[in-house]
Amino acid sequence: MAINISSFIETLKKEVRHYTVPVVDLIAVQTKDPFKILVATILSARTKDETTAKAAQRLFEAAPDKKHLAALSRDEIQKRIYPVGFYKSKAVYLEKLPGSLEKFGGKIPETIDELITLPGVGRKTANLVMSAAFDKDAICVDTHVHRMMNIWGYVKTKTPLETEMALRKKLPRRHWKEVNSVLVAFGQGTCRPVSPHCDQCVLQTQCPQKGVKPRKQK
DNA sequence: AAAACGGGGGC
DNA sequence: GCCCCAGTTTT
Repeated sequence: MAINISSFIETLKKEVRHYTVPVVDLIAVQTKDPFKILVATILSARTKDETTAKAAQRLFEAAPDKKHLAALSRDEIQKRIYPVGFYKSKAVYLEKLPGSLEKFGGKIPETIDELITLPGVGRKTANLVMSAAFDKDAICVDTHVHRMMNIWGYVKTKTPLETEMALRKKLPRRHWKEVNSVLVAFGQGTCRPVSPHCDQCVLQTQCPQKGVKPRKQK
């Protein structure tokens, strides 16, 4: 492999301002409220950060906490979160959320296993909430992180879950949280699967794919 | 116009 | 495992 994984992240970290900011950062700088971070992260699935941030803001105007959210109709939630991707499904998730929190005493749980029992929360979302809301050491592996880690040869895995487990062993703990901001942002903004911005990539000369588009041409 | 795509749920 | 969910971006 080209460079070790710590150097890889350190190099990107210096250039992070060039990349789009993940929605958790957008929300987290405005609030440390786990409820809002959780809701925004649920909304962010397969949706652009800017779209997600605006939708979350519209929703929070009417539902800044779980009590107010419980008072909203599914239709009202739908209207406020539109046009995030899969907004109908997400409206149902959010409608169920206050009730789902009851088995945790009405609070947002602080473990992965508990978080993924919530509607609309999978492993990627749970890890991001752990990191952004609770400042826990958690590695968020979205499809970009999964793809890049394999391209660079740091892991040889088939699923994002396997990648997460591999990184837990391989990646020094001090870098875990950085994956969630720096790497995620890099994957979305520069090292994208379609039309990557290789020309403005700080790791261009060391990239295993040099000039080759990361995307497979079937 | 059509395919690809930043997850997750239900089966 | 496979299919569904929607709007945006890319081809």
